[in-house]
Amino acid sequence: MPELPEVETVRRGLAPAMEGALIRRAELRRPDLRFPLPPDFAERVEGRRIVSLKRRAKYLIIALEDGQAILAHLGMSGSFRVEEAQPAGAAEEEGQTPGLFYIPRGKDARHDHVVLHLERDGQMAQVVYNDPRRFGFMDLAELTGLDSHPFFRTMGEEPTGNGLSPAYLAARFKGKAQPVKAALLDQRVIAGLGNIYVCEALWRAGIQPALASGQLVRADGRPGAKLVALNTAIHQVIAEAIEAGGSSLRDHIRTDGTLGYFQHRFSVYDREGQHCPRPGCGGTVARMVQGGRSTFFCPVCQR
DNA sequence: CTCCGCTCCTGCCGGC
DNA sequence: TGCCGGCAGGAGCGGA
Repeated sequence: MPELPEVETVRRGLAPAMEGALIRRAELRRPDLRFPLPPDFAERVEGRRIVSLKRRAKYLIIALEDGQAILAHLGMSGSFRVEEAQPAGAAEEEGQTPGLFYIPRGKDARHDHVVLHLERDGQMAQVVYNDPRRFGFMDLAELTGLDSHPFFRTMGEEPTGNGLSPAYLAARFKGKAQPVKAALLDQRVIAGLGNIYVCEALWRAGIQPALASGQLVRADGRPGAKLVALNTAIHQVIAEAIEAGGSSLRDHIRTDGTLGYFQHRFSVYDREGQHCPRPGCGGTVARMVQGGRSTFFCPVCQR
């Protein structure tokens, strides 16, 4: 599910429950997710205190006091939820588990793969990782030198920082025949974009997704006007999505009463057949397949 | 090196 | 109602 704004929303939701807490026990209910978990995962985290929660691209980084970090990627269907210990009789009134994300109890419990039992100020809580498709993965690594970890070594610029600029994109796109849609999904170029926000950014910039990315660069190597617009669109759509608390699709629903509202603001994603929302355009949102994945776009104003 | 297609896994939805 | 094919937010891999 999650792209960068969703992972950032998860980070902000988990931080109050996790920062400063002691990991009493780590429960691995299976030895692997997408990849094998470190065999000594539990013994390496048990008894350690969580210092802070960070994020890099779509990775959640749980920093421990001993300099290690739990690295977690949610894949397509991963989610975390917090279950606070309740006084006897106080819980389960609504059949709903207090926590960041609501997953019907019983239905998906078999996909609860990792449980961190936390203690802080004498209060116990569980942080549960659930992932039906098991495309997510976790690892343990030293926080120092994390940039050279295989997950991060080749990673490109964050779409939230100044590193992502028209000049950067021009340098990366120059001479490339790859469609701009595919180039934007490449985490080595921009780290954190996924299918939704790539579609949205291309629509905002008025760029045809199948256009060769090199076509957005001028012969002298400088960014063309469309590439400048694309850079702005990426920054803006990601900032707005983070501000809105990400998008909640399907069963990925937050239980603090708020949904991630950004999906109500999609202009083209999952809107095939609907009117293009650009004023005066009059086009109809279309869907095509690129690299085996859906691209939603307006054939009239994206060219 | 680039680029494409395939693959992992489960759940859901729409069509017949 | 039930079955079946298609599709889903990601990304690593092999091969051309």
